Amino acid sequence: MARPSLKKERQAQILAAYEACVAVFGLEGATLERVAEEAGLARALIRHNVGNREDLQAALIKRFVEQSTQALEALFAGLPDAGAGPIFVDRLFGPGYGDTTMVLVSAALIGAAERDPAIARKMRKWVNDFLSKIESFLVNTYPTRPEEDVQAVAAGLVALYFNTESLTPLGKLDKLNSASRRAAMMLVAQLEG
Amino acid sequence: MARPSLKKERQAQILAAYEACVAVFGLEGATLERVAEEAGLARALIRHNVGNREDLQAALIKRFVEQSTQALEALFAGLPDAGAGPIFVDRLFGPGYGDTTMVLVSAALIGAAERDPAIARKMRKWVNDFLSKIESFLVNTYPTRPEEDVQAVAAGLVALYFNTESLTPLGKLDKLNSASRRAAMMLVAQLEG
DNA sequence: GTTTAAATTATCAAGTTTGATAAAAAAGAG
DNA sequence: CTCTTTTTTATCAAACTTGATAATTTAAAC
Repeated sequence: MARPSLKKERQAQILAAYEACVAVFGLEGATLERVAEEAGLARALIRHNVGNREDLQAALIKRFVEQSTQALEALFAGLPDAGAGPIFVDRLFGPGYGDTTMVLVSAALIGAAERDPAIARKMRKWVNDFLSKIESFLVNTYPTRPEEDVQAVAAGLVALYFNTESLTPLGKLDKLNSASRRAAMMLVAQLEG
Repeated sequence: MARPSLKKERQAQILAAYEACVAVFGLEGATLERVAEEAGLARALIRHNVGNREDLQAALIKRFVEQSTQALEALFAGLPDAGAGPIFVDRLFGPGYGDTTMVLVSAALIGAAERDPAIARKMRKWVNDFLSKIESFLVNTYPTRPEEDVQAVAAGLVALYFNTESLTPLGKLDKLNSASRRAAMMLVAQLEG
């Protein structure tokens, strides 16, 4: 009947720009002006397509949780039945996984948790889900190992991965990164033996 | 000759308030207004005693590096010659070490590194120093172990500690925290055996 | 070409943040 | 009490940020 709506595309475009701004300037520093410039749109279009600042933030969190959940699922796909541990570690620290923008966004959101209980709740759930998935993967892969050890290794993998990613903005930490990968392997080897 | 100066005390007071604001609102969200309110001073006094926003930021970084370096040194003090590894882990994950405010500040500064090369350089140095100190401690404690393993364990301890601290704003992650501590112990145990 | 719904642009007012300067008040020395 | 130095307060202008509304343009359907 009328002009076709670009709302869906615009929303994706705006959220991607918002994500990039949050990654660089933090949640407080990501002003609507900057988002508009990053997206190459007029600021009024942000309001038109997504809403005000609050709406933007809610959409970002939703998008972040969905995307990172999906990325983690993909990491488990097609793993062999036996000896999957080291392969998983390779994938986790490999070049394909780990979107720097996403990691910076997660850091910004975790920081925001300090002043926003709703964000704290959502991010805590996100961390726990991430941990649970790795934990049950390890339980399935190494069923004979004591649960305490499996939990410790899972926590170690999460910590090593999170830490590696969250320090990427500093750059030039190759030594730390390769050592982190080796530490992850050492932990998994504990379950193998 | 004249009225005694309160500059030193005021500077400490202002920097502490700035630190608290950066921890809660991030580097961009820590406005002079908020800092002034947190410090219980008029905004003009910030300018009078420390300077503008840029000066405040520089002073914060200096203070952060000094304090965290000092705190880490204290962690090594009075360790026994033999079997110091597990004791060190206990201290690292113990209640005494780890100032939540400081960890939030470090997260904010790492995020800021993305847009400020000078901050990136300082924080990279800080991470490398932190890692080096733990590494040489482990080398001294376990001199017969291959350096590759020692480096991996050092990276693992750093990652587990950083991760534990940086997730504290989310709260209620006791399970992850105790598992992280166990993972750190597992890594150190690798060097013991 | 007219109609219709949506996209886009233009513009406004209110509030916030910052940097800066001038004036006033306070505390010690002589 | 007076002088000197510092703290503290008061106030200003410029820039930025946000939320909102009205006007204009665009693209498809008929």
